[in-house]
Amino acid sequence: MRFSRMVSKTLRDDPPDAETASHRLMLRAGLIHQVAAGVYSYLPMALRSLRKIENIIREEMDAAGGQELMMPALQPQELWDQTGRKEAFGDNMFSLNDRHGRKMVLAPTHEEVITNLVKANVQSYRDLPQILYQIQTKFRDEARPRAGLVRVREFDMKDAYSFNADEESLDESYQAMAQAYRNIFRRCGLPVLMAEADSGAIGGKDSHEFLLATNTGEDTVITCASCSYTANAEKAESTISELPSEPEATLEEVATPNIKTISALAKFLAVDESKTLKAVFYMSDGEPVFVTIRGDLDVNETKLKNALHSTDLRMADGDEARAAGLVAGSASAIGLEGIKKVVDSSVTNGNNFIAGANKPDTHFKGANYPRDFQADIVADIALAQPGQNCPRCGHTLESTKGIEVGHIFKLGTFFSEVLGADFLDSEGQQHPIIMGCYGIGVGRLLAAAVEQNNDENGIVFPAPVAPYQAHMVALNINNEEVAEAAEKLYKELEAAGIEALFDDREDAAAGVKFNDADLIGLPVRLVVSPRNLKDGKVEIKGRMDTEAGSVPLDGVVAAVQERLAASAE
RNA sequence: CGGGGUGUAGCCCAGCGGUAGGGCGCCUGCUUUGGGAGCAGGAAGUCGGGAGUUCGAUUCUCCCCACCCCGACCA
Repeated sequence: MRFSRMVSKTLRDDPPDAETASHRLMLRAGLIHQVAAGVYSYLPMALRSLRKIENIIREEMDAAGGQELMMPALQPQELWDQTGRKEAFGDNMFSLNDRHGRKMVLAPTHEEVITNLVKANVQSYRDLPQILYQIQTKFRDEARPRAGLVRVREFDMKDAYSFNADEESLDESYQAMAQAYRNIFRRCGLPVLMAEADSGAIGGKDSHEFLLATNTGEDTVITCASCSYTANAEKAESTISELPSEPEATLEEVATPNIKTISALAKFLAVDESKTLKAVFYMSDGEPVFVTIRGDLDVNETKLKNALHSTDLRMADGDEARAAGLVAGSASAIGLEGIKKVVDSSVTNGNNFIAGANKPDTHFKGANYPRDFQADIVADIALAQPGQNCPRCGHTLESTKGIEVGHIFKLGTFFSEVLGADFLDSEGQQHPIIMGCYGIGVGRLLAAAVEQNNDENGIVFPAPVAPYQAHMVALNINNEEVAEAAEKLYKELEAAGIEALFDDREDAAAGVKFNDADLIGLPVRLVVSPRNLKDGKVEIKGRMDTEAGSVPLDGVVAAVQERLAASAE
């Protein structure tokens, strides 16, 4: 490609609204152009990278036994009503009407369609297992798009679905996909964490997220440096400090004037926060729920949601709390009737807690579970925090931010049961097909690759996803000798199958060309200039090299190939 | 959805109750060519939209819209 013919322009100034490196650099290098919040055009260079990533994904999916197909983004809403997921996705789903007034949606994912497709094509255990995938545009009306291609509303996504006759087979498909994912991310230059994840309301047993650790990420991962335990914040477990067991004291009131928070309470009574009980009030599918957790811990709403089998969970507001007769700042489960009570298992660790007395400016001391209050549900609903201990090995946990680039789930039989996708086993028995699903955000993966690979001068593309392999800069191209040598070299590169970007601009100063080369960040830079040409040479420099080397004109192609081969390892 | 912020030329921004400016980019010519060159000339704007106040609004007031950031949300 000739630079002079490229439609995209590089920007001299940093876009002021772009906070993350990938967003800033992709705009500056002319890779993407924003159309609306969370909606972007991919300019030619970005599309080339995207296609490369897609092809890496295809190769690994095919190698793992996947078959590619493509399903429509436009779907009847009816299909989503059958599984109840129109409701579940809520405002995150784009909806529209067709000319007949039929309700349609833009698909955020494709379980409904693929399950029906498989239902029509698979009847026997002999047809299983199947792994089907597509690379399609997905639509999610995100509440807050952010960080360029990291969180968008229209996006290129690879989604795969497995269909199996039994759990063992599902596990094989799941493991094959997990391995394919590791291969894909490695080939794209991304060191990823594979974290245990919450499988969601519909999911079955296992779920894992693949994340690029970066502090601009929006997900939180809990890791253990000692063993391999890695889990996202919604799923992570931890062991908490054991409190010494004391003889149970009597429950008695203590005046706590104007004490509303756990920290104020602990300070006022000169006890550790772990000796207090925190009360948190939620609305779960319209029903009030009273949660008790040890004062030094926080509620993990995902765990709570799972414990309650709730589809819509949120914190209650002040009016709802008052309506349920709760005294904010002094609430506890003691003596509380007519409301569902959830107790975190931390409350069974320790005793003689300080708890609210359900009247203003008053608390109890000597509160004990289950002597003084009971629970409808006792479960681990605590948020794992760095500094707590690993549930596997006891080592101190750490926390890191990350961008989620892939997610795999064992779905189980939810979709096959609702949509009637059954098969007959060898004994003629009918069973719902067991499913898994496996997603990769392709555009987000590109953004993550840029986020991971850049320096102060620009992008440092990993060769397998770079839009071109070589950036050939011709300096003083008005010089006939340079023009001739550069044209010849450009043709040689193309003939050798090396994708080259040829900066043939006549009017751009050397500095401009070098800066653009650094900004775009192709793996190998070649400089054809009068100075080098005098010795019959061309300058060659890897994007991260501090010093440039030089090669004879007739050895350039081989030298580029050598460098690319080396960087591919 | 709550909080904060920003909308002025392709990009980055300044400005102001009297009808809009700088830098970059762009066009023409000359000069220049190893890290964002120089000179001369030039084109380019519904000042986000609407209403109001005013003799006069890009500027003040109100409403709306868009975008960004934080939070909530993110099977």
